[in-house]
Amino acid sequence: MPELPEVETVRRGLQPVFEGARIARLHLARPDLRFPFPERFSERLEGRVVTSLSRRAKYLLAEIADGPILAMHLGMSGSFRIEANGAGTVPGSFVHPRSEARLHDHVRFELARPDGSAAAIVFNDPRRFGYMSLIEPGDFGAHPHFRDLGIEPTGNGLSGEALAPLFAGKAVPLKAALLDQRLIAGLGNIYVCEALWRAKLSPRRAAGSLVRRNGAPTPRLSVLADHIRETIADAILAGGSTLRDHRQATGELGYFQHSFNVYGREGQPCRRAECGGTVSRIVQSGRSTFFCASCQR
DNA sequence: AGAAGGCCCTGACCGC
DNA sequence: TGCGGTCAGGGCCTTC
Repeated sequence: MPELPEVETVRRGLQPVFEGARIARLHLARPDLRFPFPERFSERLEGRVVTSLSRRAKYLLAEIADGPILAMHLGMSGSFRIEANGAGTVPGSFVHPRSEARLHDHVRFELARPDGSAAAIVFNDPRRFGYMSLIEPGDFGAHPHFRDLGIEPTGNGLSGEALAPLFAGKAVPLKAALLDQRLIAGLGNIYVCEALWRAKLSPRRAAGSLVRRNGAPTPRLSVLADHIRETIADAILAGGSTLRDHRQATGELGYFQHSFNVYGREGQPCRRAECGGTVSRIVQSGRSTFFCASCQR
């Protein structure tokens, strides 16, 4: 599921269950996901209280009172589900009843909530591209996963002025530049394709072509920045995209996939009324790019 | 230094 | 129905 809007949607689903809860018990079904779990992972978290659940790029960050930050990445196929006994004990209308472990359940957080109720948060990840790590708060900025991350594509930080120095002189295709987490953090394949379509920009164009020789952003770069922010904001409002049968932590489905203009639409007509072009699929740095060669220049 | 490609892993889907 | 090939939302590591 996991580009920024999906991770943000997961965060919003988990936040009311995680925040304020004590991790009564933490069960690992295996010693590793993509990477081994940190040393004494369960021991360092059990008995501690989660004070907040935030997000940076595609990472979920659980802050632990007097403890480390728990960083969680969903990889390609990671998902969380919330289990609770009894209706009304946990917010969210699609909370699962307690059940037997399912295939590919790897981590189970047993939580004691402030109101005295119990709940569990289960991490399931068939492909095991996800991972979890523990970071001491003072080390966060220097941590390899976070120190090189670029601009968050939410809020006003993403602008033509901010992108110009990052794109200046770069011959890499726009598609690759937008996927580079060191420049903009949180975009993935789907939303890059969608934002480029909205901005009428070709994914093959050199990133540096949107920067003036004096280093100033061209108008088109500013338009692109606007469209990236809007695409991400629209997707978050829609609860992210649900491909195949992925669901939010609360069990609800995202529905931004119904708003795709190019992603997965190879061979179909361009959605821009006046265009008349056809969506094509090419491969860039090993991944599919969907775009309309007629109106994206 | 920066960029391209391989690779980690499972599951779904397609064509034969 | 079964089998092999292909592809998938990410990002680290190696190679060039």
